[in-house]
Amino acid sequence: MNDKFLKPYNPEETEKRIYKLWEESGFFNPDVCIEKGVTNKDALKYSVMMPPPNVTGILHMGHALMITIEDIVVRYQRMLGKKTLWLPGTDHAAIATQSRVEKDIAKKEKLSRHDLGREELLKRVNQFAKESHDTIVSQLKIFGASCDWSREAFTLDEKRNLAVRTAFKEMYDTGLIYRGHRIVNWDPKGQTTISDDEIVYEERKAKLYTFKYSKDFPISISTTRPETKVGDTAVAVHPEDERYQKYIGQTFNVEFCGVPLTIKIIADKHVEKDFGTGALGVTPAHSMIDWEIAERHDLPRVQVINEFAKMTVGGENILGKKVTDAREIIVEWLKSENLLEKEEEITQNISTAERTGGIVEPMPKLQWFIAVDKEFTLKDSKIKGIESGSKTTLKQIMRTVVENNQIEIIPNYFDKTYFHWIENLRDWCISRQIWYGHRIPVWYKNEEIYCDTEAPKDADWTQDEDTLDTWFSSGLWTFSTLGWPESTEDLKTYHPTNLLETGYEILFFWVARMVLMSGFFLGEIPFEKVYLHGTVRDAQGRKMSKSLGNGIDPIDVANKFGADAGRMALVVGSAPGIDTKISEDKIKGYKHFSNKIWNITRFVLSSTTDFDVNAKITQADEIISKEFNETILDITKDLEALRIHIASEKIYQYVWHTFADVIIEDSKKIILEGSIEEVTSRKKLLVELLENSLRVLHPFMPFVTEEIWQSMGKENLLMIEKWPSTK
RNA sequence: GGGCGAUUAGCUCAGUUGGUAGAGCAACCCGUUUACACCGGGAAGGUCACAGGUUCGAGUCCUGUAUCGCCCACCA
Repeated sequence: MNDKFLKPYNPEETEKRIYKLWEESGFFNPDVCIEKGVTNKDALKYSVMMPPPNVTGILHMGHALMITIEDIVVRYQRMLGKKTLWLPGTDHAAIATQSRVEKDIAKKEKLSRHDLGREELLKRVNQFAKESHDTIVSQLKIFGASCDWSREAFTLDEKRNLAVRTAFKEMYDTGLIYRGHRIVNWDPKGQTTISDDEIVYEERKAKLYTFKYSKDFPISISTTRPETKVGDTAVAVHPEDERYQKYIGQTFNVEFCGVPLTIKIIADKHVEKDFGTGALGVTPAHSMIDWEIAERHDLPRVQVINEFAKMTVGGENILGKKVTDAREIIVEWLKSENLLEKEEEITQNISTAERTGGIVEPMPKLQWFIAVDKEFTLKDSKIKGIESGSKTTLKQIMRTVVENNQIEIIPNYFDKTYFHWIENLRDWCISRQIWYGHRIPVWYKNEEIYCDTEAPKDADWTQDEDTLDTWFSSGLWTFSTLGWPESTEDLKTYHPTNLLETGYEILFFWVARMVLMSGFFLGEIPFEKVYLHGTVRDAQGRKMSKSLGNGIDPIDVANKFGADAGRMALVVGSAPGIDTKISEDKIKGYKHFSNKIWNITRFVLSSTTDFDVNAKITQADEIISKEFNETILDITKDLEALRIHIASEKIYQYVWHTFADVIIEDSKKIILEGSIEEVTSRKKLLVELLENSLRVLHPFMPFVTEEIWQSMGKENLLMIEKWPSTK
């Protein structure tokens, strides 16, 4: 027996060395497995694309959970003998990364991005992204990720950029990408548009003012934003509101705080009779809802606020003023004119930009969109329910694949949430006015527009200044990572992937967009199963955050208790879709388990030095062996069904409370007092149980099991051993 | 306002197709020169939120109620 077993298990000394051993073996790469005869050339494939962590900093517990679940599945599949590919990567996370760097620069150097200029800023962001990438990669390794680093991808590297340009052009040529003057969410602080999903609502106190535009205007209206009223072109009332019937269809000319307005009275079902005065001042250019009303009634749309949230109309009392200042000035004016009827305090949800915290100003802008309801012909379709050559829409693709169970979402109640989101989906605004990201492959010359993967040959074309929403490139992830648009071997072999494992909070952001992209470009699903894990919370159930200071750093955990312990603590009993709480106590428990496995080995090895492989097994031992096989079969079924939270608990239970507490305890007596037959049989059994326990434990706790395997003097790596057969 | 989920032991949570309620932690008793105190044995602890229903049988399926949580929309 190796002397190592005389001391307690020391993860700190072990884990880095073991990871290096795996990495140098090359077996994370399925091609190497085939070359070296570990995997059969014709074996089934199993592929998983790692959700690329953002290069905005360091790994958190959520990443650790993601890595653990994926690594368990991947190691299990590899041990089954499948051609297993787990492809890692990182995400440039456009706006998140740029604003992170901008903040740093503003703080340290008191400079804005405009002071630096596009080129210099990008240099800085790239530098930051690189450092962040290196940190993240080293952290993924600490947690034991058995992914194929030789295929690593970045959403903003050259290959992915080609994929993005190709994708844009194809969608543009099909007419699904269009440029439109539409109302968008403008973030004045970040100076960019943002998507609906990048908005967070904050509850705030606000004043609701009720007033008339002028003395001779017949209807009072209510608003929390009087300054936008200089852009009103209508007052909308409910079609059945008796109070206002006689005014519907009339037009009034008024002078509102020095600005002449033409207000048409219209009837629209959207207006609620019971809110405020039952009349809504319609500001088409600065409210989503009002824009839609304006579209229905063909109203003029007047922009009165600019990109810096400053007024663009009015006399010098308001022109050029910030919206908040203009609001006060207009309220003062209303008071002085005796037009203000009521002023009440209400709480309202205000839209703010997720990344910058700026208050979102809806305004009309010329932006690029993806049409989700527009019909196009899907040439080659492998999607069930959509024939090759038939007409479909992106929305229909997204709905169909889940509806007909071609993609299974785990837990399946998320189907409903998914469908609900799709029903309410509007065209996707994909252009962003930031610099870090994929530049839109469109060039302009006078009135001409040119879209291609490469710049036009002749000069005097200027490229669109904007970049793409980061989710555009993430949407291509399952196939851009495999070499698309080229028709590579990898793409043929590994797509569609078998599993996408990610947090439920990005079901819409990302999962749905991958379905959209894969459906459009390949006519197939991006993955067969979606496993949604929950949020990792602290012991009190709070979200981990910097401001609370309650975060647990996965790397600290690995250093203190070992990555194996951290992995088990994250996974045992934490069902898909359910948030999970983690505490040091829980992790410590699994550190003890690592040591338990270590000591089981010590006992078994020290008491079976003379064991005989050909020993005859007694009936009693045969039963024990069979029972273990049944447990393994059980665990195998759980793993096949991705019930990882149950599989991990079962092997823990078996190893500690059956193998150690019962079988080993009994063995002590048998070895001392049993007949020769009983002793030789038992020794053989103990070795068999130990080896198969290590095999089954390996996906969950790869480091300690591999270290034991190596210390037992085995020739092969445990990571490429075969999963125990369960005949 | 719309949707989704949760409610099981003191705490944290599992519970596959309906078949006698499970784990970890905590607490209690006992043991321990031993593979391991990063230990072992034992006992205790639950009207599975509530009310109906389906069924031979319900924690599990259906209906309703209550409380909590999350997501989406957003009232001008």
